Amino acid sequence: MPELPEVETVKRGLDPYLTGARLSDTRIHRANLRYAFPDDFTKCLDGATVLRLERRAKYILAHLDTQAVWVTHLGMTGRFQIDHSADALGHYYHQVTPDEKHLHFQTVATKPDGSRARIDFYDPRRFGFMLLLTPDELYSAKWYASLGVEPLSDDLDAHYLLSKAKGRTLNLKALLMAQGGIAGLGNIYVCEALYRARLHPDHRAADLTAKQAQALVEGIKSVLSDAIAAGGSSISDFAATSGELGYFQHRFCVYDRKGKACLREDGGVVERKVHQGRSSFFCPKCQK
DNA sequence: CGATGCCCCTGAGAGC
DNA sequence: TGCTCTCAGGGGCATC
Repeated sequence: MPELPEVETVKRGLDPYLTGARLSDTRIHRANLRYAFPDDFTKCLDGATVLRLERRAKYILAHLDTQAVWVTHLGMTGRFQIDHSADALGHYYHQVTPDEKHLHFQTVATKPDGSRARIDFYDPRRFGFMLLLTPDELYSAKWYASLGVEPLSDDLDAHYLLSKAKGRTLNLKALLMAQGGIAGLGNIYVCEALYRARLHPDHRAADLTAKQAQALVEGIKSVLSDAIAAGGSSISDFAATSGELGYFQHRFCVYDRKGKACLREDGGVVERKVHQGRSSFFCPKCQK
């Protein structure tokens, strides 16, 4: 679920509770998500203060005052839930009940003014993960160093996109899904950006013209900005840290609209096709 | 090296 | 109602 707009929404939801807060009472309820939790994970978080929260691609980075970075990836179904009720604060140590079998991580964040919040992390499919690295380890890690540009920054422009597309035999769907080119796009927003740019997912990257590249850059930036403004897309289980749902899913033009009329009213009907095992949706009439 | 297919995991929804 | 099948926002790894 979580692509850049959803991760950004989560990061913004965490920010008022985590930035400047001291962590304590950290607990993990199973040894691993996608990967094993780091050794001494809870011990390293407890007592640390969060200096700064940052989103990079689909990762949330919490820079701690202990020369460590707490990295979280939400995978497909990872979800942070903030509980700042007095009741929650009295129950850090409650036994995880069967209906909470996907509650894997908890911590308590205390701000300098004494206000506290418990932060819970749920992840049914367990494709998410948490890491604890020094800044050096993070910045030199291959997976991190190979991330492409942030799509909402000025680093993404038509010139950059053309440089990534030049000579490549893959199609635009695969090009935009690859995190090493543009980081943070996922299945939904790639489909929507291609629609906005009137480009077909099977369009060969190498055939992209300067004009098309410019349209695609604008499509990417606009769809991501619009989605962030809407609080992300809540398809099945995405929710903000407050439990609030995003509403960008109501603005999808093609995603999950197979068989429905193209919103451009050009007589086209949205089709679904599988690329690399993921569904693509597009209007064959206006996307070329 | 580039491109593609498969796999990790659980749950929801469709169809019978 | 209850079973079985398909599919889901991500990304890493094996293979050609």
